[in-house]
Formats: sequence, structure tokens, C-alpha cells
Amino acid sequence: MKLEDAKQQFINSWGAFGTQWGINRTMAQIHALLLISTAPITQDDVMEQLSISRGNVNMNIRDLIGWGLVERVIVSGERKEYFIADKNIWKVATQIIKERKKRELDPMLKLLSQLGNIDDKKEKDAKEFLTVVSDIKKLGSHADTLLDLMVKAEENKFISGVLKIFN
Amino acid sequence: MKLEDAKQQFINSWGAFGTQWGINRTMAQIHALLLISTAPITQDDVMEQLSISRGNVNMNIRDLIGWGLVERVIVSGERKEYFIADKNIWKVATQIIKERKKRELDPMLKLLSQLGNIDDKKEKDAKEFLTVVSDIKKLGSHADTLLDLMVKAEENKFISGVLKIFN
DNA sequence: TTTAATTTTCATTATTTACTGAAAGTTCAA
DNA sequence: TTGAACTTTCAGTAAATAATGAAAATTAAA
Repeated sequence: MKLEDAKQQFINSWGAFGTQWGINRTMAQIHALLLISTAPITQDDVMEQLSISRGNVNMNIRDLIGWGLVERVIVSGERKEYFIADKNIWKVATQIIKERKKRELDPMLKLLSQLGNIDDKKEKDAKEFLTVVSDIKKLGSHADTLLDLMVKAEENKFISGVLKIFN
Repeated sequence: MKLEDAKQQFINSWGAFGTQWGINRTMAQIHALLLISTAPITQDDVMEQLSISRGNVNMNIRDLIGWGLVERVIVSGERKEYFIADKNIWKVATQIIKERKKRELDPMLKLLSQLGNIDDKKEKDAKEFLTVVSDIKKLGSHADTLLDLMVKAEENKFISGVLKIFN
């Protein structure tokens, strides 16, 4: 397989993969493109490589910056803005985890706490409902712990080693 | 807050939450409804409670069954089919994890393996590309390990205990 | 068997989500 | 301080996704 074909396939598949996880296709593709670009690239480069409009590129790059996955770089002597993605895949993963936790898991846990405050907690129906809500909260906290552990495992050889024992 | 309001809010939020994770809103809502239903319910019950069409209910329930989250039950003396969801939230979580692994992570890892087979592996560009691909593969395997661990932790008090140490 | 109850399918329609491109905004060299 | 280079915004449009509902298929009681 030719390198260029492999790159193209990587970009396409990354896009498709993202879609399944609620990330828009183009955003995932731009991220993929940046991940495999050896040098910083401009909005125009992205437009050309992915055949998409300027507005689309601009908005999605901004989102990627918001996710902490991409940053602007200044190339001296150049007027245009250039962009790069962090190539450390582990950092990418932990960044995504952190953001999704903050944006989605935390609000969900907060909501579940509110739902715990119902009248007539002793009704049979109410009890069952409260059990489900409380179990989901516990699961959320558990996931939280495990995600933190995942982050720590990368930074800490000891933890990483202990985890491997159970593998 | 009234129990009925809380239930309704739970269903709506669960739907919204699902959307963010690439699960269609209605499917998530039906799952939520089943999670908090004390007795088995029919397609007609779902239609009424969520104000959606018969076809919609039918297709989404079938999907939920495909995910291993819902099952048909027969109520003796009744012609209609009834449905229930597993209320054990931990089982729900591990089931979703298993399915997403099988449907998404595994194919992605397979693809990445294929992308490793490029010509001219010694080109500078090629090397960088291969590094990214290989790193993502490693991350995938790592996630795999951790997800398995998450499943085991529920079944095994010892593992669960060790994990808590690092918390 | 018949036939009425129930489930399933899927072409059509509706909704949601994403993209375009031109206009407005910003920046900075001259 | 002008204006060319570049970035950002967003109304309108396109594409993707989900829902409807009526017809076909299936099931099982009579």
C-alpha cells in the first residue's frame, strides 16, 4: 500500500469512527489530518486536502482547539495562521476523556442527584426508581475513578504495572 | 418533585445524553422507560408514553435487543409481547462496553494493522505516519485491557479493592 | 382453515445536523 | 490610515438521520 493511500484511508476511517461516537465526521477528519501531518498546516491546506469550505474548516478547527487537541502556531515571516495537533496519543486520549467527563458525565451526575429529591420516597414505585437512579450515580462515580486511574497509569509506571497483573 | 415528573425528566435526559454518544434519542428513551418500569410493558405502552409511532418503537426495541439490553417476555394468557430491561446497571454498562468494543474498537484495530503495511517504510514521512498508527493501536489495546478490568472489578472484590487504593 | 390480533417492513416524510460561501470583521504592512 | 491578506460569522442550503403509517407478514385462537 502506498503511503498516500494509507493516509487517506486513515483520515476517512477516523472520520467514520468519530461519527459513531457523536463527533462530527469533518472534525474527526481534520484531527486525523493534523495528526499525520509532519509540519504545521494552514486552513487552506485543510480545505484543499479534505475538499471542504473555508467556513467549515474554521469552525471545526476552533472546536478542536476548544477540546484542547489542536493549537495555533506562528510561523515567522508568515501572515497566515498554522495549526498543529498534539501527536502524543496518550495525551489526546486523556484530553478527550477529561473534556467528555466535564461536558457530559458531570452534568448527568448532577441531574441524577436532583432526581433523588422526590416526594413519597416510601412508595414502592418510588423506591424502585430511586434504586435505578442511585445505581447509575454509583456507576458514574466508578467510571470517574477508573478514568482517573487510566490517566494516572500513563504517568505512573507502578500503577501501570499493577494493572497489568490483572490483565 | 413528583415521581412522575422525575421519571419524565429521567427519560428525556437519558435521551439527550445518548444523543451525545451516538445513540439515537428514541432508543435511549425507550431504554430509560424500561429501566424505570416496575412491570413488563408492551409496544403500545411505549408508543403512548413516548408519543411515538409503532414502527419506531418496533425498530428501536429490536435494536435494544440486539445490544443485549432488553428482552421479550411472555405473559401467560396474553397475546401481546412484553418487554423488560435488565435493571442491573453494572450489567448494562458491561454489555454496552462489550458491544461497542466488538462493533467499533475491534474493526478499528484491524484497520490500523492493515495501514501498517505500507511501501517505503524508511521514508521520513512514512516513519512518522507509522508511529501515529502504532501508538493508536497501543492505546486501543490499553483501553481493551482497562475495560476488561472494569468488568472484572465488578465480579471480583479483590480487584475492586486494589483499584480503590489508587483512587 | 379462517380471521382477527399483533408484529414487521419500508417508501415517504420530517427533523436534525452539517456545510457552503459571501459578507463582515480583523490584522498588519506599507 | 489605507487596503490587501486573512479570519470569522451565519443565513441559507444540502446531506444525513430518524420517524411515520399503512401495507404486508406473521401468529394463534376459534
